Amino acid sequence: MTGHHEYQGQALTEAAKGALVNAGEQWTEMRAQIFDALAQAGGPASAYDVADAVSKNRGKRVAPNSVYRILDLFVANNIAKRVETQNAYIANAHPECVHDCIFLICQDCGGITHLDDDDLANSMRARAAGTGFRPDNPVMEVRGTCESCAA
Amino acid sequence: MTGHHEYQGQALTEAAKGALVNAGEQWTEMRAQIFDALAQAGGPASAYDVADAVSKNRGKRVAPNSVYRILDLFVANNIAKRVETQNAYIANAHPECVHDCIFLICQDCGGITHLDDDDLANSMRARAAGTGFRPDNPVMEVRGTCESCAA
DNA sequence: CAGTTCATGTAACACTATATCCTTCTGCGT
DNA sequence: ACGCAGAAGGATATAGTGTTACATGAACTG
Repeated sequence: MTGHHEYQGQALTEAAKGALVNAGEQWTEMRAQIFDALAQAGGPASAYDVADAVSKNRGKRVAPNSVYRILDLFVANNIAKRVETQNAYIANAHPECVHDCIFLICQDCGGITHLDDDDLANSMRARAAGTGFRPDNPVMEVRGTCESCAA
Repeated sequence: MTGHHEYQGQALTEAAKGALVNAGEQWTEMRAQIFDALAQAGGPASAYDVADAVSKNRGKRVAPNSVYRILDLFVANNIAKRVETQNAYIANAHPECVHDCIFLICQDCGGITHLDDDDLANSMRARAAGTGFRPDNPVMEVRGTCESCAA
């Protein structure tokens, strides 16, 4: 399992920074703050949640579009993921591995579990490709109830 | 393949009406107009697209919330589907069969292909259930390029 | 130091969705 | 007929999400 490690806290920030720098992007103060806000949310956060958090932290308002720009950059570089059905973002705990990931979204508590299942993802891609479609970005998100909420 | 037929045109409207009435819901003029607008769009349409179309057809403005109400009802009764990643709706061509459906979304032309693959859907549900999660509504949508646009 | 490029700021706008309260219509029982 | 209850839809406001266009600033490069 070389290369697949789940980071947290400071190590996560470092991993994210490494990934961005490695891709030839800059790790600016603004980007660091946005990533931290996302990581500290500990769950899905909307762009506006992040904007509010960062605005408060630095005492100066950040405009939504700045946040969107940076979140898009994060997603493009795999240090964050977008949860499509929730209009939300989460920090990616293992930026080194590229997966079509699966999100389990609890409709009770709002919590999100992140799975990677390449078999399933590949089946999905194959099924699409079988119809002549060229798959690019499979979105696999399951709404339901998490174990603790189901009790 | 009893019960699985793809309707179109007037037959589709009739099938939708049948399904709603069968579920104890009313088939009102407003609902008919909204369904027709959706069916005639021939592809994914946002609630606001539908609102505009219906507003124009009858010369009186329909408010968004009315459209949302009715589209939600349609989705609940399986005569329309919501494409989560596009904030859009499409008429369901075979309202009798209930599937966790898969959408192939062309990022070029905006067209959507609708697949039903119960094996894949069940794998997805099973994979989620295996972690203790209680799956309710799997969302499976693949962004990419359709055959004609890929050429 | 001018020219270029990239990051961020500012402001306005467009799109998506929901909340609240109200009116109308319809069916139903007496 | 009357009055009631419930469902459908209308009116208005507001919340939440996302984008566009343009300006500024900071850093690198010749």
